[in-house]
Amino acid sequence: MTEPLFIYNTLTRTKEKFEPLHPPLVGMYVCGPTVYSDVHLGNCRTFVSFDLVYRYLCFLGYKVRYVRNITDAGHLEGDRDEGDDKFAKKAKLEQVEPMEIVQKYTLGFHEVMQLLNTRPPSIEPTATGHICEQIEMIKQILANGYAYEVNGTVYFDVEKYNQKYPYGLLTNRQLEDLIAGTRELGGQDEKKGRLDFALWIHAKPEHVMRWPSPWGWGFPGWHIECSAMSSKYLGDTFDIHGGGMDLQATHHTNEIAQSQACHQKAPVRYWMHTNMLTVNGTRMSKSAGNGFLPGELFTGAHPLLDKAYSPMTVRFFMLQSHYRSTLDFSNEALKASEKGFQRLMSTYALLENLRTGSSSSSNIKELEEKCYAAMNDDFNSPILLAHLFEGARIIQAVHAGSETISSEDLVTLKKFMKGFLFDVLGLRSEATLSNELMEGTVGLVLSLRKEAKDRKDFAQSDKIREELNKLHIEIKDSKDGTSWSINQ
RNA sequence: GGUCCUGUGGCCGAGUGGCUAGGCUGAGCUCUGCAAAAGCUCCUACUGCGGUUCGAAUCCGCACGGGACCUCCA
Repeated sequence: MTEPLFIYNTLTRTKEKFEPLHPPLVGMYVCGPTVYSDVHLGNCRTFVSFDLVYRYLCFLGYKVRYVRNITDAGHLEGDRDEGDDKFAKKAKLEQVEPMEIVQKYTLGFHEVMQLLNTRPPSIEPTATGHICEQIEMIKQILANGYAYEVNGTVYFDVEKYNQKYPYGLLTNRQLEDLIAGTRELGGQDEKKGRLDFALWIHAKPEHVMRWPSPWGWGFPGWHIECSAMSSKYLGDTFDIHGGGMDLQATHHTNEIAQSQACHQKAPVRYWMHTNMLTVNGTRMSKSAGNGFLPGELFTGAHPLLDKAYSPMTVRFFMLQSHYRSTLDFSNEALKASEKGFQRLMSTYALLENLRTGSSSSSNIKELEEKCYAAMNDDFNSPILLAHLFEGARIIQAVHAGSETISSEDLVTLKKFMKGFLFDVLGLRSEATLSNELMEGTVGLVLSLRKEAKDRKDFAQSDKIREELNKLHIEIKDSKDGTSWSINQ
């Protein structure tokens, strides 16, 4: 840990020096997916961003407990505490049990996360697995006087809460402004205040996913799970809470209110929010129907896609923008990422067989420091990548003989290139077919080609190269001989 | 309407007031039997108008454009 790490905190709207409550331990909670449908690329961006955060904290030596939940109950269609349960609706549509929906999309989510090479969280708790904890928490909030029950449904009393704590803290908004933005309560409403939200919801007879509670059969509201599970695994106050920006105004605002009302402490020290992935400048979202499924991207099966893009290309594409900026999705941008990523990987492969000299023509130590500085500045991965490309330039130059590197610097270069590319950015080479059999076979073919070249039979040597190219095996002739790589 | 964010070269995308971000694309050159790869060079931008300043893409104001949230969404 050379320099201090700075994190942009949504609470204060500034970059703050990161100081964990109990170093070297760090507690981090990230809002995970609601598993009632496939994750789309926008969802993935958030999880890749927090994977970067998790990886870098670990890289710095922190012992991180990373909790990311799976929402598998209690999420209604609207946030007015009425309407259909998302899982029940989907289950009806697919004619299966709600828990089959949960299982199906949880597995799909994990598969995508693996392809994108995100590290699994330390704990991945589900809402249905923590009903007791949620009920206990609601009881405490009731006991503290910040909630009330109506016909088996328990509501959070926002106005009462606001008398003691600032409710609109996270979005810097006043309660009056918030109320002005909501509709009038009708005669059939059970809630007292327009902003009140449900902690526990009375289950109608046809509702399958239901649990007994002090207020009768029902199910938890959407927001309470995160409060209950984060405090259970990370404590009443913990270091980092993350999620997409779209959760900031409602979900996270309510989370803070619930936790504060229950424990009488601010739950989170650093709030982090990732920005949206956009398509043609508009947010990618499920309801807008402009979402890309990761699978469509990896196979190219989508009308807006020119071709398939590999998972690492997609990850690299995401890392090329800062997590707090919007990132616009386009074929051109993805193609650029594909090329850049492949160049970085093929250049990295040269690192193993680099000749060393008595001195270095570039300042390797300084470059390493710049990499740390980039990440310490609120996880600025695009800047880090710019520095890694500088590293790639040096590797190529040394390889070509126009620059030199000392053996000591080569060790440093290897160490941080590997560390940042693979451990921090979580990239991995996708040319995995180079096993022993391939080495031998391609080697044999190339030796035949060399014989043809030696007798100036270029028709033959070009034909071999052409055929290998068709198999995506790329040939590079140089003074030292011929090398090959798999070009996907 | 309310609360905010944002406007950078062909495309994507960083930028802490002064010194070329970076990637991709395009053009030229070097290397080379030809390719490919790599290297070098070039195309050097900051929505507009004011203001602060010795100096602004960077700070302030106004205008215009784009977006997000205030209804479910990472």
